[in-house]
Amino acid sequence: MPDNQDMFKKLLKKNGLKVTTQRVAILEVLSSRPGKHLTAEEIYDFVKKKYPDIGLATVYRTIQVLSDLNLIDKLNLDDGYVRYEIGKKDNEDNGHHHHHLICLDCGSIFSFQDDLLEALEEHIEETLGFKVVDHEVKLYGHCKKCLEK
Amino acid sequence: MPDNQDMFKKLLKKNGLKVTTQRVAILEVLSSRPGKHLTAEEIYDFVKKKYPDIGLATVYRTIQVLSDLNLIDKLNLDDGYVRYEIGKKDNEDNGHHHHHLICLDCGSIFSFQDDLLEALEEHIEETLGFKVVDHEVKLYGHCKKCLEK
DNA sequence: TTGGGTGCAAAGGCTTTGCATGTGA
DNA sequence: TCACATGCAAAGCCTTTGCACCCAA
Repeated sequence: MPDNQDMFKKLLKKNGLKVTTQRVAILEVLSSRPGKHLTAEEIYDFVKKKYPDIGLATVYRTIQVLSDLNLIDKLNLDDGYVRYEIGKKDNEDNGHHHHHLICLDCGSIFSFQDDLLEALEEHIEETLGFKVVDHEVKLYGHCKKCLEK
Repeated sequence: MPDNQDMFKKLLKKNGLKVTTQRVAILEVLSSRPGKHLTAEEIYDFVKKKYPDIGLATVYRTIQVLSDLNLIDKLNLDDGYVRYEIGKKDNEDNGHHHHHLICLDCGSIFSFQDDLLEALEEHIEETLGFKVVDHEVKLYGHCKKCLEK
């Protein structure tokens, strides 16, 4: 999709990064698999199909930079891999991320948005004087499919 | 504290584990520092003061087992270390863990309990058919002390 | 031109594992 | 007795880093 390519190029420039084939390719891979939570290795494999010369180190360096700029979201499931997905709102960062449902049976990951935590965060600020600016919520359980089996 | 020692011995037996000096020592270290979130290396260093012959591998194996049995809680702050703390209710496991406040400035960790998520979990179960059995909540922000500076 | 970006390989650093020995039940 | 637990060292494994080369601006 050339439209996406243009968007990514602008996104990179806007954040003071040089536009390189590798960076655009990585963003394309992530954006073509929304909510897929890919590991660095998986991103590497996908990018290599179109751009065989890319190195794994470049993938690591790129997702590092993109993550620091909040252009992509990090997800750690404690399975030894850090996963990444493209932010729902791309460059627009409200400081709050969406939450994840993780199936303990099949490993599927579902994302959802909920503002229920805002009340909790206000409560914490009032009682403890702790100013919450970001949160990470993971809910573990059994997904519909696995429950039906 | 001999009382704690006895308690830990019973706890280990109850869970089908052999009672060893190393395991009791590790539980003692964790229980004497509640809410401290120690890394394996830190646990190792503390235990070595009283029991110099212990090996780091034993610490790793022990916290693994204790964590699997929900006798201790795992906390991952994405800083390269996995941390452990003794469960507030020891062997009594209701499947839900407490939450953490993490200060982005000084790195302090505060724990708190809140049942606000239950409404959210019910909502998810009704709308998505996903049965939540556990959750992990991390709130990032600025603690009172750092705000005052 | 030139400083940031990339590829490759080596190094890092936390954690796990193999194996012989030790020990709790 | 004997299956489980431990210590030590080596191996694993994901990720980072050094360095020379390359290329977008």
